Amino acid sequence: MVPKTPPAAPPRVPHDLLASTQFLLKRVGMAAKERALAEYEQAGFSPYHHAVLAFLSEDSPDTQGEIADALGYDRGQLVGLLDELEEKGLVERRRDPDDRRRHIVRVTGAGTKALGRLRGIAAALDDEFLVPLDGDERETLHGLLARLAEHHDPRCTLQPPAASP
Amino acid sequence: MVPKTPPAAPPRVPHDLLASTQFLLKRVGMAAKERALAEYEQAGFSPYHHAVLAFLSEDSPDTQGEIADALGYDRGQLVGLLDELEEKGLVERRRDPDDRRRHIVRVTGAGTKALGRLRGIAAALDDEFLVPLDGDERETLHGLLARLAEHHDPRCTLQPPAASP
DNA sequence: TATTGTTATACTCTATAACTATA
DNA sequence: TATAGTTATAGAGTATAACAATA
Repeated sequence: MVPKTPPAAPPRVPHDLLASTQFLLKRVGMAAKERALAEYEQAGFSPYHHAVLAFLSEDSPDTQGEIADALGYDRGQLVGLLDELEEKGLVERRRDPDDRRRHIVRVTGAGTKALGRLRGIAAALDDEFLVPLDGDERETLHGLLARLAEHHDPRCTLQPPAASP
Repeated sequence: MVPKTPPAAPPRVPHDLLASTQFLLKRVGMAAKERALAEYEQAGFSPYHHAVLAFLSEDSPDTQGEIADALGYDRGQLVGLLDELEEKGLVERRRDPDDRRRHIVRVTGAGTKALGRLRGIAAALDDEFLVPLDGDERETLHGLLARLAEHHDPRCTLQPPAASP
């Protein structure tokens, strides 16, 4: 069989699209997401579990509503995540005595330990994903992304304006 | 009712996560995607339509398989996209006389005109999404993302190594 | 009546796998 | 038999809305 295009010209994304930063953001963000899902899954977790544990380790104890709001998750979705974390003994749910509708969630010792492993996974993912960039470039990228994230989602602000009363 | 946290501390994403570049990439990429979907939809299109038209305007005519491979779309998914574009008279499908299994797809004049509008939407999206960054920063970000995209997906390479026979 | 957590439902997207017509 | 396009099916993921307990 004689192919019509001898070196079989590799299919390319049109540079019209490659010229668009938001197109690249979508593409690269998607690739990062897929890569992360696969890596967390090998450890029996998802990035969502990591997010919940990380949040609780900084602001624990908290109610489910606060966790969902902070991370931008649906409350129904969070229920399942907490079920899984609780089943592994990484978090605890208790009724709030002051408002018995609420559940107080808190990380356990095992949860803190698991968080350490998840941090390792995240660091390894960063390292692998950013391999074409040197140290300075990674910092630059991170800074620019942080500013975009903060602009499009106030919850991603690092230092909330310390309101002094 | 007296709230326990008087200024109602705003829910924040843990900085553990904000310190991870791939986390930011996922978040910002998602935000870009949602924003883009909404904007294209107002014009009666999706970013996928734009991608197909952009590819055809650079490499037309092509077969459906080539389009799908270049853009990374599933072939079944592409059928629907082409149906919609064809219905609007923006592309044409014809059987390839040399291989009657294949469909030759090509942009119409109306398709080229529509592509112009879609380019405008993409440019406006870029401008709006990157508003916290100045010109130099946007260029820097674009360059870094382009290198990541190219590394994780060879189809995103701008200049394919010109194979001289 | 409004809210918290929960459960159930529906809807979207995607991935898989038949199916046809050609080769 | 294998491939291009098409269609149909199933699965994951997400969003919506009903629900019970409490305020």
